[in-house]
Amino acid sequence: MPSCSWDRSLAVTTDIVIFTIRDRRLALLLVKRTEAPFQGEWALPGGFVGPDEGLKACATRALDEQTGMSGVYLEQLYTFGDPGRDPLQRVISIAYYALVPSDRLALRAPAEPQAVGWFALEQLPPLAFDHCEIVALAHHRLVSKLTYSTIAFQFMGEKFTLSELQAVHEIILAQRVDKRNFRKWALALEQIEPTGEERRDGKHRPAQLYRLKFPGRVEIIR
Amino acid sequence: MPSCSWDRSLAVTTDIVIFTIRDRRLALLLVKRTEAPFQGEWALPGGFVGPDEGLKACATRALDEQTGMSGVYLEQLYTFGDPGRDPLQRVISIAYYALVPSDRLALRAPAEPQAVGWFALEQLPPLAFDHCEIVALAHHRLVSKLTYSTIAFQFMGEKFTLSELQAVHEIILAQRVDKRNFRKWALALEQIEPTGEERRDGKHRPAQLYRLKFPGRVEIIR
DNA sequence: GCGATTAGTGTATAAAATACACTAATTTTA
DNA sequence: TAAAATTAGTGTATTTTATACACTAATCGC
Repeated sequence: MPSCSWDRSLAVTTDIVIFTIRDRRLALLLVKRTEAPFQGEWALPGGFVGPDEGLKACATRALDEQTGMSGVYLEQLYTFGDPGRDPLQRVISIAYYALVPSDRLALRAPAEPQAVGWFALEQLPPLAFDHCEIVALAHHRLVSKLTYSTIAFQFMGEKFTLSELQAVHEIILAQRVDKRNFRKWALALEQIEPTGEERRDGKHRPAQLYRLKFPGRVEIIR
Repeated sequence: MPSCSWDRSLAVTTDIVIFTIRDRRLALLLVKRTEAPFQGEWALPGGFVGPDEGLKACATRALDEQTGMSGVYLEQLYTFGDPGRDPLQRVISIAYYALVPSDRLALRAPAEPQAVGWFALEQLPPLAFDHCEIVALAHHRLVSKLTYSTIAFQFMGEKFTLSELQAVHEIILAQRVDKRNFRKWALALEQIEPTGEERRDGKHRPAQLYRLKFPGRVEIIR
């Protein structure tokens, strides 16, 4: 079955589930579609894969063009290609997910002006295409990776406290964790180190700041 | 960047890493290419995704057409799409991996006659395209899943002994495991049950035969 | 200086994983 | 037909890992 049996309407795209922690909730970024199909509805950012463009490069470019973010953690998730997932043409989409530190949520005005916004995962609007399924899979992957990798560290800014790191875990797992056990676990990984500085905010004891020893690196643990 | 910027040479394919246990080794199935590029070289089986064909359906069809096998465990692995991975056209390939029970290795004469054969993973010939990378990733995924799922059960025939199941684990992990601990682990999963029959072979005590309670089902454990 | 608030620390218990050696049943051979 | 050879089958003790749990420390605002 050679490729020439295709008419011109085959397309390959990437879709990106961009997670962050916002207002103590797991949130993701959506864009409002400006074209058919699903015009005016919310969808995952993404774009068509260019003729000489790698898949991850396409996701990186879409991320930059539509949100102004770059240098964030980005990993391939799954490929969706059911015929009929786009009513107008056959689209095969390689889904990625990205994790954005809380200190980099500022959205640059996008190249193609369009509505862009952060939504709490628990309060998403209806999504175009099969994007709801993609989000569900990405969420599942994230929760699962939390328990056997250092992926959550990618949500942290350059400097962070152990309490902040713990809060990120609690938000993603949607359950409280024991403070002493968490700190034991986090420090035993040998992936973070104290900066020597402290963070003071509020009327309480200041907290030691930590940084990643290997920014951008995600270790498989256990 | 709309899809019409593509010329006709975009293609989407699936490639399948078909694992089995053969001669007490982890082995996989390769086909000899009959067309350019890489004509005459060994490659993973696979095929072009049809205009109205789902991705998994494409992999299933390729598996059937090129090897005569059907009904085996099949899971999406990763999508490879570097420009230049095929020298003649832009090809984006969704890789799958399949696990074949040892009692189903008979290869039907393929629809399009071509050389097909099983190769020990440790003694693969040079492979076409980036298939070596695909195999490496599939192998990594398999080893990794072994420790947190019941995936190895998919290598077993309809009836099997605990020693045979243990051997499969030892072959994939490339290390011996303790017999008593392994049996404790395997039985505690509650995924297998005795058939009541015994297997006699050789001059030794016969072994209890077991079967899967839920054939085709892979449980995440731990 | 006292109240409020969050940061920071250790130990005891429970659960899980690991290490380890003999008896049982069968076939072959002497 | 008894002994040798071979693989099947079984339990317990030890180590490691995970969990549960409560108080002191430092700062800010009043």
